[in-house]
Amino acid sequence: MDGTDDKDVRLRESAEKLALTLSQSGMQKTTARVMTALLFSQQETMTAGDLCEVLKISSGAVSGAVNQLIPTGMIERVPAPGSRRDHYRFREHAWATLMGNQNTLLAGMWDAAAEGIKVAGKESVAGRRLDEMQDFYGFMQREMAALIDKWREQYDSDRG
Amino acid sequence: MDGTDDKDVRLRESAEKLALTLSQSGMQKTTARVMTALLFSQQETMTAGDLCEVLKISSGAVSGAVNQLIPTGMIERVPAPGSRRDHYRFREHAWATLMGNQNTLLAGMWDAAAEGIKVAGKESVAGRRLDEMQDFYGFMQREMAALIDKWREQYDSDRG
DNA sequence: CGGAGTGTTTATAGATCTCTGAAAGTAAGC
DNA sequence: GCTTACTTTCAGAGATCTATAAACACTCCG
Repeated sequence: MDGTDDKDVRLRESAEKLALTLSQSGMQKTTARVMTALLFSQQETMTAGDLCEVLKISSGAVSGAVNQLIPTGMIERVPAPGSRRDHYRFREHAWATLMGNQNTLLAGMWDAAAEGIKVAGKESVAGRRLDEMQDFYGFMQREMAALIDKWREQYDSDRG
Repeated sequence: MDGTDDKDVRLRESAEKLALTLSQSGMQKTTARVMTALLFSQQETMTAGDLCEVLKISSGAVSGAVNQLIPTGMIERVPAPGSRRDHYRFREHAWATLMGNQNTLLAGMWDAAAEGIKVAGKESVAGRRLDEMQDFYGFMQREMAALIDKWREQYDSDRG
């Protein structure tokens, strides 16, 4: 059965496709490629060397990408007894974490609006626009946090 | 009262600050600057010429940015009787529109997961990761749409 | 019609960002 | 404690993106 090789190739293609999408939405290209490589991998973990080989990039690039991904909570370094190499793995619930990080952005938007209102006042041309903006981002911040909690609960109760 | 000039300067600073944040989250720098200039402006609308002057950029750059912003629904071209120039304005409810556009991205994520599962099957190392991903983005897509509707209703009923 | 005032397009220049390759740093095992 | 295996850092090369400026196109008005 050579279906295995074929599957791996197709998984890699899917991974690259998603990486492209992500890089178009602001994520760095190599960072996105590393992330999707781990996501679509049939291995539980991958070493830096694996990533170099699969993605055809230098160890320096892998190091940079990994150190960008870890603080976001998307991947984690996993201890590998008996190996001197670092192993990396896509984190469970990473998506919820990622979405949760967006709250920082939402808060930033709220702050920006607040700052503008402080200068212009609510009863001005800019003030009215900023007031709607502040209202929206306040709302979103609250509701998004609730939404993520809801999913976590739901997912945990469905599958343990 | 020279407070007016001072306020304008401070509003411009806030605008630039937000533009920087947005450009760090993937938006093109000039596009972001044009958007925030319109958002923080004390004028109801601005012409391309106004934007050139305020942002110190060429008319070509303004043209490009504007044509990137309009399809997203963040700004609109507004007819200006008695003037040959195009006037632009930040759109009402633009934020909700922007957030709504994110649904395309969410759908793309769901699709990517589905594609991977089709290749790998759910009962595989990659499949289990992708299954959680699919679940998450399916959930988010549904709930986000509902959330935006909820805000629209709430905002409209509060202020007409 | 024709011209003036604007908006758009495009080739080029310039800036920015990111990868690479190599040297330096770190830690495990003998 | 030294050697070896690996990772990180960093200067420089290369690629990518983006703004500019000038040519072109459109539109309104006389």
